[in-house]
Amino acid sequence: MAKKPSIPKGTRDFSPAEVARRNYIIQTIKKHFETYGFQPIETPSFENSETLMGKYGDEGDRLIFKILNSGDFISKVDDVTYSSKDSVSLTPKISEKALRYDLTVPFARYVVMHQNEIDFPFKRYQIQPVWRADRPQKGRFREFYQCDADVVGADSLIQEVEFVQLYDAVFTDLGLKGATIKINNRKILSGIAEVIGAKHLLVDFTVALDKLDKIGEEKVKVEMVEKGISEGAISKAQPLFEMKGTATEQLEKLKSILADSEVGMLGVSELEEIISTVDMVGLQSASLQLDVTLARGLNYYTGAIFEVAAPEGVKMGSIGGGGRYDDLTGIFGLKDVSGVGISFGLDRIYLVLEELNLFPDSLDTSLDVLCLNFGKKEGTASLKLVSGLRKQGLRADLYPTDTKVQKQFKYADKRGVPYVILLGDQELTDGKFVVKNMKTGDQKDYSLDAIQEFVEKLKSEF
RNA sequence: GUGGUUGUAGCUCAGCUGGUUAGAGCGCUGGAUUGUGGUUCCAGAGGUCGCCGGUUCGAACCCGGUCUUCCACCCCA
Repeated sequence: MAKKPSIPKGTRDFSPAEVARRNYIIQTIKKHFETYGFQPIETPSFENSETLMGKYGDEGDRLIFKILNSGDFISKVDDVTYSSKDSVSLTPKISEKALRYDLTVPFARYVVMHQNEIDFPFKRYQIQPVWRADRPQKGRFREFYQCDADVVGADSLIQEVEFVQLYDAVFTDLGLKGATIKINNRKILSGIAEVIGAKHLLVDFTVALDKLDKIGEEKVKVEMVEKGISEGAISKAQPLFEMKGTATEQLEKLKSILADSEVGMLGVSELEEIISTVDMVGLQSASLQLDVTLARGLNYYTGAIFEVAAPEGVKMGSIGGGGRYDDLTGIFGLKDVSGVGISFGLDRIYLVLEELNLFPDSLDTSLDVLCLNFGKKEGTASLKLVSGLRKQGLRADLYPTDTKVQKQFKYADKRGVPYVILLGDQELTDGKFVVKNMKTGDQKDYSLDAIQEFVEKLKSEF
């Protein structure tokens, strides 16, 4: 007997009910992507390793799933490399392809490869799985979906504003009230690093600062010192630890800190414009919040940075993120193409909606009508009736065998079918069929010659 | 990648300091109910206790390894 089958760590199977819920989220996101003028593209699930490697930092490289070469790949490795047992030098010799780690880098590759066919500004969206060789936790998988929307070839800040609106539109539509869209600007972080004289340690500085909410001021400072940032520099950055109040107040504070930094002041004015414009257009259910500690690990961001936190009380990592990257395509040889984009974390949004019980009940219904089967003659008549209902766009099915009516009813009940049709010998001779409402238990006759009457009634109840 | 945690029936979990045929609830199957589900009653099926190895007269329980789950780091959606 074969061993019990299993699936790899961090992967999942999805049942019909789960797929229905996932599709509901995807459809909602897709709908809003399209109303904002984005067009879909798809890219391969695996890319050449060199396309991905080095784009996400050392940590990212470690988390990229590598694909072994085909054929007798070991024999092609030279003896020196082989016997060195060094993974870093051996890996490129035995693996030339890797699974996609996110959708942004493949998109940048796409833009460069298709630059002559693309009409800029190019607004694309992409909903596909990505893979990370991470250690799984709750809301953290090795295979998960990202839903990305990006614009390239337009450096207007209106894009940033639109992305904030887009986040708001999607979360409002999903019934997820109180999502917080946190915003910051990489230029502000650069400016701060410049002002405190720790420019070369920008990444370490921001990574440490990012943890302020989680580990507190003292520990952040300890980490900064460990990374080689001087005490003097840290004390100059002190106002950052005391950023409170409204966005306007925080911006004023930043202006005084960053007065001597050109890049920093640019960041402040960009943020100011985005925030005031969002203020004017207004948001439905989400809130926009300036958060100077927001860093985001990905190194390619150069301007605005976004991150979306689930409503208060839900313990979940960020459910979306994004930002502006002025030179992502530069690494593939296409200069001066500015891009901005955001991403929705489908799997985490799912968990949040589930926790808050926000999935519509209608998703549980996968069949509108089930016709019971009473035998050969009745079955044939039923099939005709069911076909008629299907042509009207109803999800209708005929129970395939004429087993006990009780059993057929139980099946209907478990499938959550709202209406059951009975078309037996008696009904057939009378030229009618009986419809039972499974919720109320009421039964009603309809003429077989006028199924339209039944269809109308059903549709009016949806 | 580091440290910890978890795994017993389809599901949620009991199972004493190691002791004989491993339990419950829910679910499932059949019947009460030969054209009426969701309630009720009765009966029944279902487990090499994650896997491999070790200690022991004896292991679900102890030890080692491995896989999985979840958690804290790292990082991130």
